[in-house]
Amino acid sequence: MATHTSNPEYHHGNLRQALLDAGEKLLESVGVDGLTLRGLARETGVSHAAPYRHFADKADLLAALAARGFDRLARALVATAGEHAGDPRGEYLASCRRYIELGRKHPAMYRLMFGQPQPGVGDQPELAAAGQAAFDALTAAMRRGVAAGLYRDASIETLAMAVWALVHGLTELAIAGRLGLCGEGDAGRLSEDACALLLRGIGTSRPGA
Amino acid sequence: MATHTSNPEYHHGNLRQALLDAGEKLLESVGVDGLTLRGLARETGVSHAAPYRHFADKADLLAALAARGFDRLARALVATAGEHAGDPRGEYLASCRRYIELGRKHPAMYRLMFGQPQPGVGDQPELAAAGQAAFDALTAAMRRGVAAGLYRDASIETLAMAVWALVHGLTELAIAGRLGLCGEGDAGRLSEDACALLLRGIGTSRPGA
DNA sequence: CAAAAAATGTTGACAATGTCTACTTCGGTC
DNA sequence: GACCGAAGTAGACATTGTCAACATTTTTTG
Repeated sequence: MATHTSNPEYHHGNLRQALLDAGEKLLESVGVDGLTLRGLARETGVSHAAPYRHFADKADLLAALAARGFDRLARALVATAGEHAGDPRGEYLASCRRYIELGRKHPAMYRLMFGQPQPGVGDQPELAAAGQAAFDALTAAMRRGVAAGLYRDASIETLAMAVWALVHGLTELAIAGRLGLCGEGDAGRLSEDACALLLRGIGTSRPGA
Repeated sequence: MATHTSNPEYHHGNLRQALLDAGEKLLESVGVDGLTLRGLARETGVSHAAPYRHFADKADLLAALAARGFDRLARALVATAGEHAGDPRGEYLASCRRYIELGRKHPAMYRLMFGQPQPGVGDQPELAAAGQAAFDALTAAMRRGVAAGLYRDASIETLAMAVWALVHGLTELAIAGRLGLCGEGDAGRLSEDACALLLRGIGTSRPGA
């Protein structure tokens, strides 16, 4: 009833974005398990059912968050490529570093991104597109490397997947805290070395490293 | 009260194991999110609070499940090593294949294993031990390979982590359904090729492949 | 061998959460 | 100025993790 009459803030204006913003924040502070729809609503100052006007259910909101994550990842890769134009080897190493850093800085988000159930048919077009964009940035980089003679002339898909898998694995292991299992492990250095080893495997044999 | 007097099945006998067994089954059928303590109790035919006599809380039970997973993984690696004694290259390829297969066959379990919060000080000694055993199996394999001249003489930790990261990444991507992003992708073949590429990177350059 | 104690299971409660339905209020259109 | 859909609210419900109190079984021990 007259809980509040003519409240100028009855309608939030842009609740959807606000929820996603708060979601990212909560993600990092309390993890995926601590991320609750009601908590999100509280954080945003709306009632507990308000999110349902913008998201079908919790999974839908999580998918939207994951899409944001992929978007950031794709942007970071494209930016890195721009910073190393004409230097595919430098681009490779910088991209690997940046990818892993991004994952380690936002572990909950990173896990969320790859924990999403594969978007079905018409489900989550945003998420599918963002994920595809990130993958496209990677394949484009590989294509440039092949053109420049840095990588051996293998299937682009194979090259891209090998790189992605290694970097993804390093990121996940780092997040899981398993990169330091080996006595004294500087996780950063281990990652660099592993990436260099793979480069040796996928590269043309010329530049003896 | 006299709900039941002198019930021969009042005490289950080995509820802990039964809960873990049911847990593994439920994991595969309904996923981690669908795995509920109460559901587990129902499945096992005990009351909803019975599990608390054997596990401190849900996280504790999940950790015990994860420990089982690592145990299986370690066993599989050791077995594979035994089947390829004296053939480090064959062992490498077979181990990679087996690792990935195991993860793909039990995706929820695999995710659970690496989703565990890093065991703190005295927490979850079982889990820590099982995880360490799996990693030890891997480093032992790498050590054999170095001794046999298959791998270049680099730090064992670096070699092991590179391999583990690649295989882990391939497994995770396969589980996430992202190994098929490339038009027509036989995920199995992609994995094999990626492992071969890394082998080329970590190997001594002699056997031109 | 009986009695005390420890282990194991049960019932009942509580707060929190995801989600649904019905109601209210706001912003804009005939 | 009345109307309509979008956006937000309140209230309810089933499910879940977890705790406390009680019951029963097994084990230890005097």
